Amino acid sequence: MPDSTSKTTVTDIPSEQPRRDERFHPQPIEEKWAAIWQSDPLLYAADPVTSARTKYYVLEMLPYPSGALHMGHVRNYAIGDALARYMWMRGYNVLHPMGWDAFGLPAENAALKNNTPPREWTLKNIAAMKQQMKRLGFSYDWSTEVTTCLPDYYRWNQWFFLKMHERGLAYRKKSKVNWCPECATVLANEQVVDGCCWRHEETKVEQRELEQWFLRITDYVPELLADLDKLEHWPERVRTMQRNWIGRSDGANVDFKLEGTAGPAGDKITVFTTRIDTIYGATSIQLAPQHPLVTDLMKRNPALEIDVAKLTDEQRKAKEAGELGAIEKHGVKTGAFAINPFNQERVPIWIANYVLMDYGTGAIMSVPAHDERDYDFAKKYDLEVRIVVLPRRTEEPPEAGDAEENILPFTSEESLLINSGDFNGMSNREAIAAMTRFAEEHGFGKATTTYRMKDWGVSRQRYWGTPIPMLYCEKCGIVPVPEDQLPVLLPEKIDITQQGGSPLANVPEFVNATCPKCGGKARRETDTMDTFVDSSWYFYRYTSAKLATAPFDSDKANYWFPIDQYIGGVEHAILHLIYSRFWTKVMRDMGLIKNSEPAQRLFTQGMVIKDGAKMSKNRGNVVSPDDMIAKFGADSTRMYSLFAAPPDRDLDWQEQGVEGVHRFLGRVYRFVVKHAQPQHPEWTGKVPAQLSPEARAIQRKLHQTIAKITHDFDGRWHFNTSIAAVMELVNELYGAESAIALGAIPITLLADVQRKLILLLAPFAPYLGAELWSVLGETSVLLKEPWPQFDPALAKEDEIEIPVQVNGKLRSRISVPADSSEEFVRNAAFADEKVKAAMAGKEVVKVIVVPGKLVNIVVK
RNA sequence: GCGAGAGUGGCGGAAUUGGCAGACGCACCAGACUUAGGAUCUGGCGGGUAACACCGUGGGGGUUCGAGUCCCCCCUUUCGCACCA
Repeated sequence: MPDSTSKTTVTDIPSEQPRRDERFHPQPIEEKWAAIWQSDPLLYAADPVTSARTKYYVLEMLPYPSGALHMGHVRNYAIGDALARYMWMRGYNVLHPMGWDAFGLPAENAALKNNTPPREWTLKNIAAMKQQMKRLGFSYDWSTEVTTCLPDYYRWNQWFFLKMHERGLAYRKKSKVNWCPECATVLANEQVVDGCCWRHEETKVEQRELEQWFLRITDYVPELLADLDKLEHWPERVRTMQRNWIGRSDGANVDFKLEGTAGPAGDKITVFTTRIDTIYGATSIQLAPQHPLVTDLMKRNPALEIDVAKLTDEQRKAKEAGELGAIEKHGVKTGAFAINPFNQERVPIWIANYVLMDYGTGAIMSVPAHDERDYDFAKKYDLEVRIVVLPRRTEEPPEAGDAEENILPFTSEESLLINSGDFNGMSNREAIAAMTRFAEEHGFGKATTTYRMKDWGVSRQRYWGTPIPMLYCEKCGIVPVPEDQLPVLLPEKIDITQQGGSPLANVPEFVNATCPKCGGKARRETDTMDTFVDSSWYFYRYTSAKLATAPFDSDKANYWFPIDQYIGGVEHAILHLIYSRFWTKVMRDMGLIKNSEPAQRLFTQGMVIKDGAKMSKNRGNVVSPDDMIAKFGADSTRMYSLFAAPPDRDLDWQEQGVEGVHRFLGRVYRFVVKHAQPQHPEWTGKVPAQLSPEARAIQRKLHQTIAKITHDFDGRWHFNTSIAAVMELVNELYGAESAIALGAIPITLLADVQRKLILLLAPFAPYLGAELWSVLGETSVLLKEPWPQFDPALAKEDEIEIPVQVNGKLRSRISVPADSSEEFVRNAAFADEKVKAAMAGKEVVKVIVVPGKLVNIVVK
């Protein structure tokens, strides 16, 4: 241990001060136990899959090795660790692993800054953070540690990539991509936030045209969406975010024939609409500026070119600014027409900057009367607004000349079609079904589902990532690296540059290769994989971390999966959690696993904030875990992060709060040190059935506390109230000091309550638990001790206080035996002097007796 | 604009099904122990009153014997989504 973490030690206290109380110094205690625990590498190892115990896989999201843990990590891991320890004590076979999401850009940036190779920098950070985790006492099985930047891990990324390529799930295409000039690389759509890079919130993302590798996540979109409904133990918030991200939209594609001669782009325009029922109100067609037909139209009408360039430019700028939603709508009339297949009407074709090529078909029918955007556009360019749907408030068609702005039903559920030929009189819903059927029958349309989600672009023009195992042969074209040549190793010696393009392209030894098909010259793919590939399946690797012949052993994975409890930040609600669901489904289809979803339960903890704001270096409100450990110890730091707020809410870090927890642990420590008498002949004896009232009170509180905490673990996870309950128990014990001094508490009970108190505390404060367990004369490993059972009979109150209300207002409290009859409680209430006074001279109308809760007397 | 949370003492937060509002902790106040206290122990601590009464869970209505909790309307706030056709 570094000296900096032990500001105070036992030896600081001069021994010639005998009057001084036994003080609580966590540092030496924690360091002692940390050393003991580290000497036993199997302490937290799970049983083999043949175990007779029920499996429980508890997992916290693995960190990026930035160099130091922050409080968010501590909170995340404190929750997982408490759960893991509890499940161990409940007798489960617990898998509780940890690893490192170790590829990524910061390593390259650090390399530029400090002239340290990314690998060295990363491994150094991992070592430092692992040390912090050990100091915090987290119960990880380090024998299953996974580090994604090491070849024994990333070779399986490559293997999966090849398998996906075989299955047609990995493909290469030229496309518009999001480019972060700061990162000098491509970003996935999921990594663009408000038009800016997720890593550089100030940097606008540019659009570039590049050849990229994609994973066909869209093949799995219907299942990814449908299975969200089965994830009932995931937060609704996360499921909603994923639903929005997937963005399912049910509608129809409808073909509008082009008037005149067809060009290379065909003789029709296919539009996607969710409101086919409004098609009789379509008064124009709007094309995205990039629509293939636009080229044909420009040939016919070269004057368009300037306008189209302008529209394209406006759209690109708006997209880069993240303000696509606020774009000033512009369009240009092409002079061409298309035919509405429902009524054979000639409809003018426009090109508009608010129509996007990458959604639907890149062409829409514009219905100004029933779509706000179309309406704005129509007003601007003076296009016809034709009402075809009315709210169903009357069977009558609208009078000609009705003020259109007032009655425009942009969306209306209970509605009536008008001006729509044979479909007049139908409701909205009926019309959508009938008109889609009509279009299908006549061959000009089809029911279609469109998704907002796109395929996952995984190419990155960076060095510190998994090399994509592909070759480009002059003769054979794209050739996958044969499986037996994996891993494609990342070269160690490399100049990192911030220039555009892949750094690997500058390493001839890497780039130049032989084609495995023809033996001729080939060039290696120099892009690396998005680091989200690494984290998409890492939790499977934990089940067989050292396996050299496969990504994991399917039998082991099938034993451990799905993860019983996954815990992490809500910031991963979309990226990581959707990619890893996709990966799981692909692996299932490959026959590697049986589960379709990675995690049974997901818990997203709240953020740790300080002074009402997120901790950040800029704000200067960062609290370092190391400082907290040095001041108050790991137990107090961890326990405070569980005590200060329910785990799903944001937590405002207050150092005085940590001090309070530290004070509490000191109280526990002093009590046990004072009252432990393991050498006493009756120490391990049975608690007598008959107890004095004082002893009975302690016993009752103990069993109530066990019940409360067990209940919290099995249910709501409100550890703040669990810890409060332990505090109450300890307060009760301090309150009994004089009774103990008088010998009114049997030594057997005193032993029992202390043992169970330590067991209850163990998931939250493992160091103090271990220390006091040995103070009590126990030699077993606390973690493997059974969780205390509560006896409802012992937890029951003998006498209870019942509030008595008169007309709903509290007037008195009566004390009655806990099992009193309703009659008895009622009579006791009426006999109470204060109640009598409140009722004086009034007539009793009604008496409500809630057994064990309260009495309410209604008088008049 | 749409969707999901949240709003309770000076502060963090309790109140699992409608049943004593404020558990537990922090801060503060007082006392004890002490050469000393920033240690420890004990007590107090929503407003109000001499004490009662009374008033108090963002605001306004409602249901109920009884509402922080259920229903309706509104305000504030956090987060997510947002020309997605």
